[in-house]
Amino acid sequence: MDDDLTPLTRLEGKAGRRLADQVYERLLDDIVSGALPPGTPMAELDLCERLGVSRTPVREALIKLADVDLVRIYPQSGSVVAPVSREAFGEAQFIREHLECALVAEAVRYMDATSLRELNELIEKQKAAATPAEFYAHDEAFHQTIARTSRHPHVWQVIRQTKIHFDRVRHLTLIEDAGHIPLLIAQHQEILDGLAACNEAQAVAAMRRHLREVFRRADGIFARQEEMAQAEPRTRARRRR
Amino acid sequence: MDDDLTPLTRLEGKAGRRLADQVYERLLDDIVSGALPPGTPMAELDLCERLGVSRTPVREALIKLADVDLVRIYPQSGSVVAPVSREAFGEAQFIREHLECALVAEAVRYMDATSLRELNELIEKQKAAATPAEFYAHDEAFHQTIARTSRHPHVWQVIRQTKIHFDRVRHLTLIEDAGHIPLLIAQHQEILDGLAACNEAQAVAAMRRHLREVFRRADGIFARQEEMAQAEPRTRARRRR
DNA sequence: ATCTCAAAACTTGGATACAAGTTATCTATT
DNA sequence: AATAGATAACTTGTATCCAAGTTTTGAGAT
Repeated sequence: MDDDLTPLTRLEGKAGRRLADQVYERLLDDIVSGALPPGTPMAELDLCERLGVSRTPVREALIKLADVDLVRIYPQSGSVVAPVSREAFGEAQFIREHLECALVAEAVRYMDATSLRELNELIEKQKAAATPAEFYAHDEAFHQTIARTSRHPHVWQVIRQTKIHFDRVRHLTLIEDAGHIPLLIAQHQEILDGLAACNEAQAVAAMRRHLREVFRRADGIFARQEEMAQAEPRTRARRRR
Repeated sequence: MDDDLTPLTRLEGKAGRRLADQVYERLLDDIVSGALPPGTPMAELDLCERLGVSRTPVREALIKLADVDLVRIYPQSGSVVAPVSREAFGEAQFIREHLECALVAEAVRYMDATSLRELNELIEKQKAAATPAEFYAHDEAFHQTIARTSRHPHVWQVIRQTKIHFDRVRHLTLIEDAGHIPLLIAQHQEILDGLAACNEAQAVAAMRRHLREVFRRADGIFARQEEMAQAEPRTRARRRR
């Protein structure tokens, strides 16, 4: 049993954009979602024939993935999906908590009817979400909307990028225990209440509580994962230097 | 007068690393330092013959530069050095202030004799610096050392990346008015004093004062630059879409 | 002289060929 | 059988080639 699963199918519905970007997003999703688990070999030629494109776009995608430490490239040797590191996980939380709490504080100053309605709608959509994946999309949109309201759109880009390592663990919490989703929605509501009341301290406190709740759950999952990983020898795939 | 200056010389002293990385760092430095001003055409083939390498490494470098918004790539049309944007400048300040103040607060908990000595030495080197460029190097090292001390090395990577847009403006302040360097060194000393005394509030306050001082000066330069830019028509170089 | 339109001279995106280094494999030797 | 070494089968890095789109340019008509 030497062959890995092949969750990759050829990308055909090209949205007109660059192939490299499509490959990047595809691989990004598959790594974050866990479809391509840590250690999975990522040979360029292999990905080429699976995705039906040449090396150039695949290579660009891999380099970008290596830039955000989702893939490890060992020159002339091989590339693999990077391990889920507890350090990266913790640093992502650190960055997110500090930046996003600061964003909420700023957002209070710029709240208007449009943002209020938008955020309310997103919470409604979260309540109506049928699947964890659907909830997750509206969750992300909620936080991004707050960032946009605070007039610091680029800060969200930074959060989004570091959040990747957080999400690698988090997606497990959403599928393992979807029961806590209502709690998260309630916390979103608290944040929005603070914003609507133009109460900076309340909004920031609610956001911090929320982010730490998400972190606490993910961290629990992570610890369990680490134990399991320790049990398995985990040989397979090429190695360093 | 159609030709631009050509501050690029062939890279020869290859440090064994990938050509793409060498090209990236070279172009990054030249853009941040202002040697390649905003609007400068960055045609791949042109850069190829100037640097003495093929399109592949040049292309990879340009893509990475575009990822951090230092270069704008217009497919099938052309690439140029991105303009210095006040938005990016302000967002960089936002991110840096919030993250670095948080880092200092954390650093207080992990201060030890080694870090203390290291930071003291860097301040001495700053005092002894003969040129603004030399001071800048030790300045950066000082801040990075604090980040390392706080056990969040990756956070510094994030700051470093966003700081790029800040430094595009800042290098002008260092060459225009090197006289304020002693003030910056004094502020570094204040931060260090706070860390040495394990006084979190003092260290954070000193850091915030310091960062805002740097921002204030750079912002002044920026405003003046904007006026000058308004005076010049600034035609030249290919355009969008 | 000005405008229209076609064609040539760019540009970057993608595919392929080649180079250089690493790892696995297989053979010969002990 | 076990080991050492050569060799073949990978891998990524770099160079070049082709494709596709954009911009310029210039010729011809008005």
